[in-house]
Amino acid sequence: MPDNDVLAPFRPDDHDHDACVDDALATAAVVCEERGARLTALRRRVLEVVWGRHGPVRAYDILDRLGPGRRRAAPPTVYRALGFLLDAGLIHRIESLNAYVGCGDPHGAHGAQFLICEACGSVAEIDDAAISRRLGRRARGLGFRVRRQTVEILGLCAPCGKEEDDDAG
Amino acid sequence: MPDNDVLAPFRPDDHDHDACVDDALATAAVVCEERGARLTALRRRVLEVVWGRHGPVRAYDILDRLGPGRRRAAPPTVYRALGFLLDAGLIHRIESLNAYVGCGDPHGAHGAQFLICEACGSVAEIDDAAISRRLGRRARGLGFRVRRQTVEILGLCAPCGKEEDDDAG
DNA sequence: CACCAAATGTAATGTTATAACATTGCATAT
DNA sequence: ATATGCAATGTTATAACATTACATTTGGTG
Repeated sequence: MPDNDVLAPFRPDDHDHDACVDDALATAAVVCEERGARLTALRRRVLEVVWGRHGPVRAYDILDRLGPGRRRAAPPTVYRALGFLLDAGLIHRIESLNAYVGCGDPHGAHGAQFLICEACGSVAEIDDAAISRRLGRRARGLGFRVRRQTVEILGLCAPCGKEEDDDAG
Repeated sequence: MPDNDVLAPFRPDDHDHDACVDDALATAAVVCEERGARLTALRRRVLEVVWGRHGPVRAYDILDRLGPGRRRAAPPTVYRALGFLLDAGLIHRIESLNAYVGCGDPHGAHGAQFLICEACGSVAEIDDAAISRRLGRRARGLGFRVRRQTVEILGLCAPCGKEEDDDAG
């Protein structure tokens, strides 16, 4: 079972998160350059807020965090930036939470599967080719033409699962 | 590739849909009986409306279709009935559409994968054990404890895919 | 500079979902 | 028959998520 398809692992609480954000912003600049797209200040700021944690961030939380200095923006401001970032493959939308998360590997478009911890809200992103291939094969077998796969697994990450055991035992 | 795990196939436009609804309601009565749960008039009516088509139905559309005779109900009325039906395994929620669809096999709890046609809105439900097993194994390999899998494939069903080809060609 | 297109701002509204509390109706105990 | 308890439903308000439509600003190009 390959492990190199873990595009974004769960992170320990104490990791150097600033480095994660810096990486994400640097990668975003490159990706936009490549695509001939403009990573404006607003878009950059929204991406930065989405990368505020390794977990889903909601649109209205982004709104609240855009400032200070900036007068509170209106919803379309954020939704437009999110749309841009989604198109650019820089973030993903978590459908089961109506929330957004930074993409762990913006280069190389990929299918993705998400593991979402219900306790701590952290998210891991994997790209298991066997899964997406099998899904695609199964769909095509029914004459279906696939445009997008949504695969989201809700449950408990290792530390949170352990805690629950301890509480019970 | 097995085909018997197609819990709810795409249906031709001209099938006897009343029979589908009758089946669903009869099965629901049995399932509730088994669970010692009460299939009240309201819950039955909501289930009937969800089964109005082989495709996702939105909560506020259900609200609109509950009557006539009945004064337009308020949202909690429908959401509570939907909650009951979800718990009983009689319907599924389509996360990527914020909508609900009748379950093709309420007996025997199952993992499910959905194929959703973006053109005609019809939905097929399958339960590919290989897929859910692989997802589960992959998650556990990362120390993750799975509670729920959401697998939704958006695209075009066979007839709609064909139409698009014809339009292009 | 003048122009155009893309990006952003702004106001209003649409859509989905839940919180909080009141009422109804039925089963059972007194 | 009355009271009590409880599940279900009704009612009001509001939270949370998202889009439409139109005005204004900004940045690049002729």
